Amino acid sequence: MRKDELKQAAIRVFARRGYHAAKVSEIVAEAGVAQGTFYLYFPSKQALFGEILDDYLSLITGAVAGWDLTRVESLEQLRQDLKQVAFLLTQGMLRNQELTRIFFHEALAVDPVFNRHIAQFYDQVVALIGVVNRHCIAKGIYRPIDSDVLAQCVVGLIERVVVQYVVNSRVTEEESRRIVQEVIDLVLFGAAGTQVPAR
Amino acid sequence: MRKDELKQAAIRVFARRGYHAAKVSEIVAEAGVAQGTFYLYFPSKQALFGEILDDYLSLITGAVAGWDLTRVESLEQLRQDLKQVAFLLTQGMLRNQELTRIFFHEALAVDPVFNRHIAQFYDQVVALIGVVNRHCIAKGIYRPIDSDVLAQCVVGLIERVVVQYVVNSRVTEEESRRIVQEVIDLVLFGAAGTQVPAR
Amino acid sequence: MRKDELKQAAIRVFARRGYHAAKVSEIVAEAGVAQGTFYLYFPSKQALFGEILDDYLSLITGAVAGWDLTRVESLEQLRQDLKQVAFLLTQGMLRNQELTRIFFHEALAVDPVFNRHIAQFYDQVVALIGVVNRHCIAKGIYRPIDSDVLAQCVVGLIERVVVQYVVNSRVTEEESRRIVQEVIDLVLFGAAGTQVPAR
Amino acid sequence: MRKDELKQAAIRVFARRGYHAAKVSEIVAEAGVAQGTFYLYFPSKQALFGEILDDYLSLITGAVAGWDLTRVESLEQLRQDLKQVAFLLTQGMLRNQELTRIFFHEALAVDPVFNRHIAQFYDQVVALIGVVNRHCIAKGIYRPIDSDVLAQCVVGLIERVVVQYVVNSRVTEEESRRIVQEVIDLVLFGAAGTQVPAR
DNA sequence: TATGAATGAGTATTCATTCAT
DNA sequence: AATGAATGAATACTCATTCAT
Repeated sequence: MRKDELKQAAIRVFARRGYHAAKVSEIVAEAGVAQGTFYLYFPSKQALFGEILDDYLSLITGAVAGWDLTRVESLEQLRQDLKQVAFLLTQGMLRNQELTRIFFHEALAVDPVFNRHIAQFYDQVVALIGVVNRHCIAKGIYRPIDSDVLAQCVVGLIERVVVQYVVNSRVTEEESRRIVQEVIDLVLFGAAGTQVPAR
Repeated sequence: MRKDELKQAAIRVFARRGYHAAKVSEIVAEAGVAQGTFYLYFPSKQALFGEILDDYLSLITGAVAGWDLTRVESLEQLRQDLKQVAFLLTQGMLRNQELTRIFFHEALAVDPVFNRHIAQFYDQVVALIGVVNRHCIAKGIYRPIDSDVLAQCVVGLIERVVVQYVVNSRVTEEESRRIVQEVIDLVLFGAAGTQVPAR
Repeated sequence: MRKDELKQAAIRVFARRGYHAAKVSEIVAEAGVAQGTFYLYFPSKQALFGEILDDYLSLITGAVAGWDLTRVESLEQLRQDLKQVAFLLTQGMLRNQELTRIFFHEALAVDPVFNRHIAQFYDQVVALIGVVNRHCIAKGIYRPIDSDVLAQCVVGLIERVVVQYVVNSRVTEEESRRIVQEVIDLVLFGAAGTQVPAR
Repeated sequence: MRKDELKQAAIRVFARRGYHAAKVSEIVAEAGVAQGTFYLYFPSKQALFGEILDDYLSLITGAVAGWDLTRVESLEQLRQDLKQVAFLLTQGMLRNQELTRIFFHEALAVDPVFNRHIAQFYDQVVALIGVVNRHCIAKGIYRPIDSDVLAQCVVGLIERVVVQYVVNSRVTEEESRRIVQEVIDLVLFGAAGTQVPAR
């Protein structure tokens, strides 16, 4: 579909130029259509960005939807499940590196309207992780800990690891598995932890 | 000094509008000088941003400079020292919230030239933390762990906690102490860790 | 006929938006046909306007065609005949208010090519009235008077009365009869005239 | 002043091209300034037109301001005074032919916002003339006549005479005096009037 | 005939930067 | 040093027109 071709072209241009330096003329050239065609499908450059952003947030949400980590009963089970979730998430990002790059580099600097949108997304994610955290604390899997701070930490640590290994380094899916494991064990057992079970 | 007044004015404008929406005319109005005066002190709007960015990176660097966490010999000592470093860092950011906001929201979307600059900064920070990590591993304070992944995680988790509590929520310095402690203990002992010493 | 449907739709759109603000897309939407269909019947938006303009000029011309006011012999006869002509004319305009509105509001601002067209139309009308005037002067019905100036005056006074009462106020045909009588008596006897016969 | 130079340039361009065909680039070229300079003095092309329109309406208003035709006591006095007013008015229009052309050709087709503006102006003029008319009727200078219709007629007849002789033919001031006299006598005594006094 | 997606030339407006004073 | 009027390159968006189906 023309609309999708334009979106894909825009993703490539946004990824290499950044939102503000990306000209509509470059996007249409990349898509191989005329300038006017752009406006058949998007009312403005900003609206196009909004759609791309929504698509990405849906992608991320979709990658972890359906999971219910509050059903886990043991540390070991949690460890396994987290690995699954994290891998799926990482995979989604690895397969959409340009989108991921745009999200982490540009999204906050496009327009305040998107900032609110993104803040809501983060709030949802943090809330979701918070639920898991409180469940684990209740089950005695986690020690008593501020579940909100923990949630923020988890999000932040995923973010940077993603930016570094997905956006910048572009690791293989193979390598990403090992990193995911390291990260999960860090969250669960800490750097000074001694009782880390074998994988 | 006029130059500094302009820089301070620019920080306020960048913080509330974002780099791209900030007009030079608004910056000079904020500073109370004429349009032409701007160019007596800065060759361009982008150069001004570069200076502001450098100032911020220096601020951050300065907050942790002088510290040598590779001299620590025990877990407990590390825990104390980390707290010191982290608090100093957090304090610096809390006292420069606008700068911090600009750094995390705008810096990556201004121009590729700054992206490389920022990447180098992150590399340095990660390298620094990596040194500490390897030291701790050698001393047996940390279990064997990928020191680079750990370093990335630490950076990311600091980032998000800062963005959330410093940029968005604007916590008090008092509250920030508690959060810092939580974060450090998470890194050291994990969420599932059981042998966390009393503070 | 499709062509006529498009023309009627265009008249409505021109009347409410004005020529320049009227989009071809709105005209076809109003007519309920596809964009391309427009160009099956009209080579351009401007050509369509030209046709509409010609239709209107024909309408006006038709309303007074066939009349030969140079056959009148007396003031009273002239007065009667003028009333007839004027009423027919007014009626035509009242029944085509949108066209009348377009003519007086837009026609001169569309394109120089139409300006010449319209100027010719006015010249013809003035010439026609001039003939009547000279006839009446010769017959002694009119006093010696500059027949061209009189012709211009008659046209102008019709114009404004039409714009005011037809385009703006939309009077009834009933009311228009009285106004027509007033106007004719003004032209014939003036405001200061004392020997105005009963109607 | 730069603003005035731009306005004068715009008047010339509007007069020869019409509002819609007039490009800002042509206006600034005519004024001999850069494109951006335009926007130092006018927020938009439309606002510029608005100012020009206002200037013209003020010019017209100013030409007849100060006159109080309700103080006249006799027909002959009225006839003299009308001649004065009309000549002043005509003179103002003759000396601003481009403005006059713009007003009669373009003003109604620029934007609805100006249409309302112009309608108000006409209403005021008609009201003003209506006052005179009622005064003359009361004094017995005029026969009983619909003063509103008369007012509309006077305005319309001035309009067309102006368009024809000022905008199109560009008569001399000398010639205009004679025409003014003819027009006034037409209004006062009509074409069929016999008791027209010598001038 | 009819469609409607595609075209691309055209233009008002913005704003970083310059420079005469 | 300071001013602020002037500059002009840059660009998103519109809409009359075309044409393959």
